Amino acid sequence: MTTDKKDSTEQKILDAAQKVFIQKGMDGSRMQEIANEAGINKALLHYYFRTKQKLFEAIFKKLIQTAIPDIKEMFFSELSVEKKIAAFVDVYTDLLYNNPYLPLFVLREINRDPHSLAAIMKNQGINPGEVLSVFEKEMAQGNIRRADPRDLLINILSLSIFPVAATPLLSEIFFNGEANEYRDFLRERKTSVKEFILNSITLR
Amino acid sequence: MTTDKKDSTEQKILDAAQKVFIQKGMDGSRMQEIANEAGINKALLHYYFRTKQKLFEAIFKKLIQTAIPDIKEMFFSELSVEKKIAAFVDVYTDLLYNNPYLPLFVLREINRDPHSLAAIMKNQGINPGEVLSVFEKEMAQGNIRRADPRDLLINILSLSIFPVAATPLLSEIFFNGEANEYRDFLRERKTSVKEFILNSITLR
DNA sequence: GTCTATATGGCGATAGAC
DNA sequence: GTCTATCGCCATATAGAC
Repeated sequence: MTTDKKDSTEQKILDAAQKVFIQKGMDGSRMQEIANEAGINKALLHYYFRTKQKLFEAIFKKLIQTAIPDIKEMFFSELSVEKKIAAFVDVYTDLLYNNPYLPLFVLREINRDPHSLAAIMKNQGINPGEVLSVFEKEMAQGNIRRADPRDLLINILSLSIFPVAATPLLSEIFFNGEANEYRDFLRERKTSVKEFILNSITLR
Repeated sequence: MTTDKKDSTEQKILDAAQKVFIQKGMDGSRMQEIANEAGINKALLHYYFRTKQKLFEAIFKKLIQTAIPDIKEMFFSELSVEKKIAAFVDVYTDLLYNNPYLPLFVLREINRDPHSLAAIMKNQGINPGEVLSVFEKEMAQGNIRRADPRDLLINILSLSIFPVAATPLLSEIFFNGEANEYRDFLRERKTSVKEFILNSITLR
């Protein structure tokens, strides 16, 4: 490679914008702060991305993709449903361990502008129907406890995502604000969450 | 009563500010919009609350109190631990059914200004220790499955709060953006959540 | 207490030199 | 492509009449 994309100005802007937007959101972020973070000046931001809105959308789309792990291989594998769920919790826990700001960022911005969501989500091919039908089949076969499959999926997502989204709150409550201790706690929680789910759906 | 507090200017401001802040957050809200919502002008906002920051803090403190149901009577009752948990899920589900914006508002603003949290929380006397020790005792007595009591509490909170906080996302995914249908779904979910938790913690 | 008018500063965006 | 300088607007906040 003759040009090192990692060090290109455009890439520096994207990195800086992601860092600022993910923490402070669209409304709370300033172009000046992004420019400082990137080590350039404001004018250059507009030269590359024209408006704050367009810069934000570039970051948002990228992060939405990050936030959706590839569940297809998991749910269309030959694994038992218990193993599929366990694998999903593992993947999602690791993903959010490395991107702890992601959940709150996505929730905040989707709430701010719900319309932009629909369009972007269609592009990402989000389709819970396939996962739900796996659950339905397993329930019909008597492999797991019968329930509304949407509830089961929402429960799995809740247990995986909320503890990360609520980090500032929960680390204060349980660890007197020591975010690093809470972070360690979350990683160890992986096993416990899988047990919690499996204990609940396994027939006795 | 000679003065009707409900119709006082101060109360109109507080109502309007809550409506705007809870939806758009501190950063996304405008004093002009709050003034319009209250049917007054901007200057009067500052006459009563001096700064946007102080007005926001008044709302934030009030909403934090709203967000924390009185769990003492529940957890110090003579009910079985299963019934205590079920009662908690009931209370919290109803609370959030009536205040669906609350979870995301609290998470967003605590993330924005984590320092303000600690002080306010101390004032509210939030002390999970008492709930945790109830769980510990029940686990020691073999009434419920042994686990880290913090995990159990976080699981209960996750299952109760996340589905509400993620309403714009989940109503899009499961109900094509029909928020009212999703809202109904959440209410019916109450039973399912209680079953999910109890199935998981009950010994076989 | 409530209003209109205005001060003050900051932010997104652009012009234009290099 | 990158910079400095600046425009134009909008938001918070204040002054001052009533």
